[in-house]
Amino acid sequence: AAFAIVAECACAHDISGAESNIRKIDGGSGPVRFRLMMSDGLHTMSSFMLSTQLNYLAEQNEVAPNCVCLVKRSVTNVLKDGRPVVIILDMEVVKPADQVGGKIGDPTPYVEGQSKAPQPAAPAPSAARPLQPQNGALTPTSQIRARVTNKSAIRTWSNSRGDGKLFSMEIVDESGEIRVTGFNQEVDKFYSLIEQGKVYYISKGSLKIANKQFTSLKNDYEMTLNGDSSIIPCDDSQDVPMVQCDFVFIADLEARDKDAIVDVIGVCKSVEDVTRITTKNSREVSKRNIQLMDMSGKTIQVTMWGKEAETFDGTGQPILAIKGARLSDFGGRSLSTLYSSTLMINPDMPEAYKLRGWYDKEGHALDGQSMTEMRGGGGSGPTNWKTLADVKNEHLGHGDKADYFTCVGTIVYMRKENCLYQACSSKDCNKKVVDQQNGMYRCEKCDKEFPDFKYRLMLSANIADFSDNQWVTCFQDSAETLLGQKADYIGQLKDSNEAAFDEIFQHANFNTFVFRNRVKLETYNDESRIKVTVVEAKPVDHKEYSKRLIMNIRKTAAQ
DNA sequence: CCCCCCCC
Repeated sequence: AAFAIVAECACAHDISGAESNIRKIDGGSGPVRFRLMMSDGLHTMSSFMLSTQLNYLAEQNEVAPNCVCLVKRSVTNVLKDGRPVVIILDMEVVKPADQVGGKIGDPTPYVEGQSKAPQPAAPAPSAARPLQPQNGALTPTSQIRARVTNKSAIRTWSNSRGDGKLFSMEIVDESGEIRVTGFNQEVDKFYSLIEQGKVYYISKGSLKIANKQFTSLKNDYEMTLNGDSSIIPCDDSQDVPMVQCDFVFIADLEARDKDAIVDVIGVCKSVEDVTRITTKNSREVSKRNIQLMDMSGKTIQVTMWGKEAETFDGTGQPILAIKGARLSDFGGRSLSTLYSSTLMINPDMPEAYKLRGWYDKEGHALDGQSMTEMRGGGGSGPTNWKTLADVKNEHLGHGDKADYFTCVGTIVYMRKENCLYQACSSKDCNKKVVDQQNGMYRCEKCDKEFPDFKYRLMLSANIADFSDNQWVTCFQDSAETLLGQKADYIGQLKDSNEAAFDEIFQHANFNTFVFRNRVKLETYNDESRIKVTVVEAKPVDHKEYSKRLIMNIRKTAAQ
């Protein structure tokens, strides 16, 4: 039943000792579990277990012998042999052990039906319901009262071991979640009864070890329905939780294994149109890609299939939570939904509200760095933000092909010498021309002489950030951005007004820009040096820049 | 006892 017990952990001392009242139980492949002996001053009972999320209480010695605890939420299971086990879901230590002068009273082991006096503790009226039916007697059967959060279609199989049909569902109560599968007769018996979202009493299933390869559910076991199983609808069900998700930050998917089954939540930043594709087995299926973004500032491509792809509506950039998506290494990292995935649009959960608030306030202004790198066309890929120290420490540009990075840098010096050259005046040719000293200028590329030329910029600049500095080369457009003037005009001044020409450089120095750069190791006469060419220079968007810094701080703080 | 889950 539901408990509100003010109990002390009686006698004994160490956590590992066999005789102690707090006993560590090896969970095998699962987590460690702690068993407690509790006393209410009259009786002791040793059938209490801490639910694993409360393990820290024992591990950090907050729960120690003789401390006084308030058990706020619990569920009771009855083992096959009839012994009850009380799983403590929420508990508060109201008086630490060192403030209690030893054991309280002279409690004796509790035997059912032999209560020696009224219990001093009052039952909590609002506490969680037990796993037994309301007002039902304690019977020696295990019964789960749980909500069905996902129900599969009926599927048939045929292999060397036989054939048949099956369905599976995911159920959740406040102690956890488990997958339940029904085969053949159980499909006929239960399938139509089960409605996703509803609560049922389920009893007498068989348990087997879950294969984690196929599920993201937090349970080491799975249940199979058998001939003895019963499933009965439960009407009073508000207190049973809806779904359990263990969301992974999109940024953290980088570190997860390929094919991992994960729960994610994000803003549906953009949606592609639905397409029809033909699979290897020449089946036709609908497919739709979306980009999902979360507060890590990263986006990832999610592919959904079939009906879900056809009906998905991304208008208004909804929050999408997916329980049990499969991580793929396509494009680096991407996600795909499975038949077993649960898709929730604008779900009623705190993470969703937090994301909505964040996105509407600041996230919407971010492009987001994608975990899914699209090869070939379609943009220049994600922004590869680096500090200038990163560029050196990470040996950017040392590979076979050039690397690209983006930095925020401040100009600390620009070489006036040779920043302009005389270029071929024909359209789309920027080749340097040779002054024939007769009023004509020769272009080798066009193999022609022209009576005029145009000035082009090739500017060497030294840029710095907090970490380091770096010589970079800017051509026409980026050099004009840095200098704040057109090449033609700068060229004119150079010939006519040296003071004004100098003034441009003075004025442009110490300005800060966002630089997108190409970096490559180049070798001249056996001497290698890193050459950084500015592909694009643009003014700092301070709002966007600040948001990125805040996000980096957040990320660093979370590590 | 299934565990298929697609395509670039």
